Amino acid sequence: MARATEIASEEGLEGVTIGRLAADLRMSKSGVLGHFGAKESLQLAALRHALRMFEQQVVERAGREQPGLPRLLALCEAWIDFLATVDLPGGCVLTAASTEFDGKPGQVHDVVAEAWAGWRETLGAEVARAVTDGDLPELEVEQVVFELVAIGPAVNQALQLHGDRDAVRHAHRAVRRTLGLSS
Amino acid sequence: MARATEIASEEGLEGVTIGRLAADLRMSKSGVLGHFGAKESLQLAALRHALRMFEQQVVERAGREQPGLPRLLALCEAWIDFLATVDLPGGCVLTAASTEFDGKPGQVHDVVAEAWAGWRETLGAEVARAVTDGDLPELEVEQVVFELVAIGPAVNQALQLHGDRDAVRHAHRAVRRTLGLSS
DNA sequence: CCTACCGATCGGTAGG
DNA sequence: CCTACCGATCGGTAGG
Repeated sequence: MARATEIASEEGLEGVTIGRLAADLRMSKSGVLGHFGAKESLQLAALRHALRMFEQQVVERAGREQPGLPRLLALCEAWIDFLATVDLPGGCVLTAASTEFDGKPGQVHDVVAEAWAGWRETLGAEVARAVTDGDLPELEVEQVVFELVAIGPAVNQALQLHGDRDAVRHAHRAVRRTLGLSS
Repeated sequence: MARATEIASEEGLEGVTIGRLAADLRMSKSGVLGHFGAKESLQLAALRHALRMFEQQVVERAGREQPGLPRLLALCEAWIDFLATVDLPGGCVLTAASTEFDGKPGQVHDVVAEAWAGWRETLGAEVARAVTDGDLPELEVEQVVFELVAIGPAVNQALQLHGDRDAVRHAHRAVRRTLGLSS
């Protein structure tokens, strides 16, 4: 399971093949197939494993903060730290899966799209709450969510493609600039 | 050539296989291989074709504007329009190739990384010029470039994964907000 | 969990 | 540009 998610991180979810995983685990192909039934189920399991890592390290951690601005900042900061320190050799599986599966119909596509839509809703709810609380000025929630969601793929690209560690600092500052807070 | 780039757009550059392209073009596999020599050359050709589309529709178009703020805005706006209207079935090849090849060494990886580094430099030069001209306040160029570069993948994701056309408007407004201009 | 096997497809070569 | 072919790997099945 963990191994399947590692392969997905390095090679993409399409690289999680039955034979490849079997060889890595020193099992037979039918041994692997017996657990998952078909390749798509195997890809879904690897994707859901990556999603659980994200939920635990980002959403649950930030959930300890007060709703509104404190939780919004905690979500964004935990997300950036997750992307920067994720224990996977090829970076965040969800970011890569977005472009890998955006044009491929199926259950994997649907889970990826729902995960990103859920993240947008999570952020949007805290933005709206922060406005209600008076901690953020009146603003268009969808606009702010668009700008916040953009930061993750950007820091992932800078780290994975360019090895640019400065991007982590730029990402944290981008969050505060987007929200109109003093950095 | 154009067909190879279409396949890359829908399935990723790894989906541009010799047999697949041969079938689409009603040629034999060896006919295709005769033109390119090896699969990596074929992928490079498809990638360079996509790069030329980007250069023509974004960089050359914006190059008609005055250096500095006018050209910077034209670059960002042409880029968003390119992502929103690109004549490829699965969206921008360069955005997808970034996550597909960030962990796969080789010539394709290097061309992708150079293309994105070049785009950062192009934007950075115009930001610096706009500051010199007094059209933008003193700011950290790298920070602004990070935030501007983030907008492309974000609008690509919103369009390709969610079919969210509102993202085009959000992206244009994000450019102006990032630069501190009245929207 | 295994061996043995299926048809399809992969990148690529030989020879023309 | 073609046919014919190579070994490797793909997802998956049969049978145990």
